[in-house]
Amino acid sequence: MNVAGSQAQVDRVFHALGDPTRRAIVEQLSEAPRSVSGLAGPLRITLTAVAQHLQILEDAGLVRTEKTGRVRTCRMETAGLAVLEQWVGQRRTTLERRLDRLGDFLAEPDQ
Amino acid sequence: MNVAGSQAQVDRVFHALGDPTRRAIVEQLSEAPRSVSGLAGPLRITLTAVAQHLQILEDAGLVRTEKTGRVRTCRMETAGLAVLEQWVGQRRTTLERRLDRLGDFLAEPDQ
DNA sequence: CTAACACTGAAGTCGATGCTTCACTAATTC
DNA sequence: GAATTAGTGAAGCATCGACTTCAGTGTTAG
Repeated sequence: MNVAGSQAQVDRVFHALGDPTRRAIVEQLSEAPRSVSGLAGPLRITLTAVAQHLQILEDAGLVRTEKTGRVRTCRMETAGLAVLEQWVGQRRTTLERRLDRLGDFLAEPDQ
Repeated sequence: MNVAGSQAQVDRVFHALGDPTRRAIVEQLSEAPRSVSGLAGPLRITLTAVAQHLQILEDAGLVRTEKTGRVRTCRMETAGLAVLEQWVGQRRTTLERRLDRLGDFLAEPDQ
């Protein structure tokens, strides 16, 4: 995927997880798959609200859903988590590389 | 720290990184420390806006700032990243534990 | 001493967004 | 086949949040 595309993907993942209700949904689904109403119950919000959150989570690659009969089953998807891990990893390595160079500089005997 | 406290910390970190401008600031600072105006330039927003973002990033433990004379120098802070990594790690392990149990179940010779 | 600089604080604007209600469709159950 | 169940779609509302302007404060340079 190109830079712009993965950038947009990072945007979607962070935006999706920026909301505490959506994080709660992800936390639920990492424990077990659930139906839309199964998610709505503990969250104390309407089915409609949950469905709206699910759309955003699905676009971000954090959740996968499948409708069978009248029930939509929602499962965790690892792609979104991978995006998150990669972003954090990049920040960490950039930072460490810089601190290493600083270490080299301070270790210089002269100049 | 208690559960409620770390929960609030997770909230702050995800909220902070949910905004693309704040992620851009973190990306800048992982490369090198910068002043407030040094950050504002490339972002094409006012100093005031940057200062507001910095407050949020600092509360989330993603950035550390220090004012010397009239210049505020902003640096990366790893505590926020650690919170993020821990959250992702927990989701991954919960998920894997579940899939392992499912594997055991499917491997059952009977019942 | 004055001018430019780097930033701060208060206050307001305006679009984004999380949630609701209401009306509806489709699948089950009795 | 009537009633219940599970979810969808459109529309509206109210709050939040990112950004700006403007009016300052303290700091450094000429």
